[in-house]
Amino acid sequence: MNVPTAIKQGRKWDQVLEGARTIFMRDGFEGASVDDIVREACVSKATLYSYFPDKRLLFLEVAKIECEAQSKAAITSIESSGDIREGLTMAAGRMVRFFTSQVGVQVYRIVVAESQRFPEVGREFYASGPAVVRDILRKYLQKGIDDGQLKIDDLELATDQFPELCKAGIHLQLAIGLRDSVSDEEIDRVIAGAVDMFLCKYRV
Amino acid sequence: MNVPTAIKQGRKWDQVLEGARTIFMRDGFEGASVDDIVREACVSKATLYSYFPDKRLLFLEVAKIECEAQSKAAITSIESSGDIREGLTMAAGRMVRFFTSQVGVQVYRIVVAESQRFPEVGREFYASGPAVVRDILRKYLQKGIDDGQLKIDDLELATDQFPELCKAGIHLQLAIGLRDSVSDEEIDRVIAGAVDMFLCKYRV
DNA sequence: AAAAAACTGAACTGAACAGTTTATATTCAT
DNA sequence: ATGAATATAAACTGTTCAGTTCAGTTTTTT
Repeated sequence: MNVPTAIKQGRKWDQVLEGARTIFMRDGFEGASVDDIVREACVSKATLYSYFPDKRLLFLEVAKIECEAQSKAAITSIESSGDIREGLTMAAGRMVRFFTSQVGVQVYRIVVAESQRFPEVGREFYASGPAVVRDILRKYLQKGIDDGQLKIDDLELATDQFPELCKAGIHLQLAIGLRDSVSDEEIDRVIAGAVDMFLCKYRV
Repeated sequence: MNVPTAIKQGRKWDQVLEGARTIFMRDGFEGASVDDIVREACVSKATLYSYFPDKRLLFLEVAKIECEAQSKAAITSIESSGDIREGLTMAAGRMVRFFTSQVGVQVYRIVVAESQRFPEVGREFYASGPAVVRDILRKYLQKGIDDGQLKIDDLELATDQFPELCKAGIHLQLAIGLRDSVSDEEIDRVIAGAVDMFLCKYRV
């Protein structure tokens, strides 16, 4: 029995996903052709289609992996923090770094583009990404309330406000290709601004 | 000479745009076929192509018209307000009502989807929509500073923060099709939350 | 070494769709 | 009424691309 990969879906599973990731991130969903993907993955088209029933589900798998990796990272980062300001700053850092990254922008674009025609794309993305982060954040804020450090009347709203503040202008500009990168200084400025405003409102 | 439509680009110009609007809003950019558009517009394909060199520019025209209409409305609404709280609340109402509308969501989706392959789509959208609103808002905030009602150290950041706060959770969910509408109560709650938080931070 | 499973490459199918062309018809200003 | 501009239907072109098929090869398992 082979322990390392319990579900060994075949030798080239990872290779396919890696190639798909590269091409999807470079060209978007519609822009990526399956032929490009198999070429990049050094795999035959038949092999790809033996693993994934169609292009959309292949993309969904790629997006899910990215989101889950990101969410895991967010959990560990926020839990190892001292006071609220530091915790929020770290959480903000994680979020901003993700959605300003190549991969983050691209996943967002594709999900927005495709979720009308394929609603499950939107649902799966939300569940494995934003929803996870949202949960962590809400629990963290709840803890702050219990500790008496925060005073929040509408926790759900507050939980939605913080990530939004972290986007401040830059997210839209990246999403629509007005820029393709953001300087570290600008990121820090946005994060500091988000934390400041949030704590101004909700700190006891 | 015919005064009403100085540039009468042909009798069916408006008809084409109206049909295009309907189909683009229903199916997105890639999803909309030119054949569907001409059918909806009750116009021949040749006529459409005599007005617009290609599908992309047709869409761009539709999006521009939507954005400009929206921006005009935003200007008039904010300028006829009393104190800052009322002004911000009205501005927020305009913004939220637009990006929670069918058309608003759809334009956003298409622009996000297409701006990678066609950067001018992103640029034109931004210039005729978000940038206009942003300008109005910045000037309005500047006025508040001059009046001594507001104290803002980083005006650019503050100008970006406010619209972002108005999105609080709902914008993403609409964009990725997790919901397709938002109740008036929820909109009011988000707006009130945005104005509260903003003023908490920046009111003198 | 034999059997089974995974993989390959290349050709093929079928459908969608942007944009063109053509020959004809309608509208409108003068 | 006539000529120029505008519009039409329908067929056509050319391309792109997802997904299939298959005969043959390589790798893994037993």
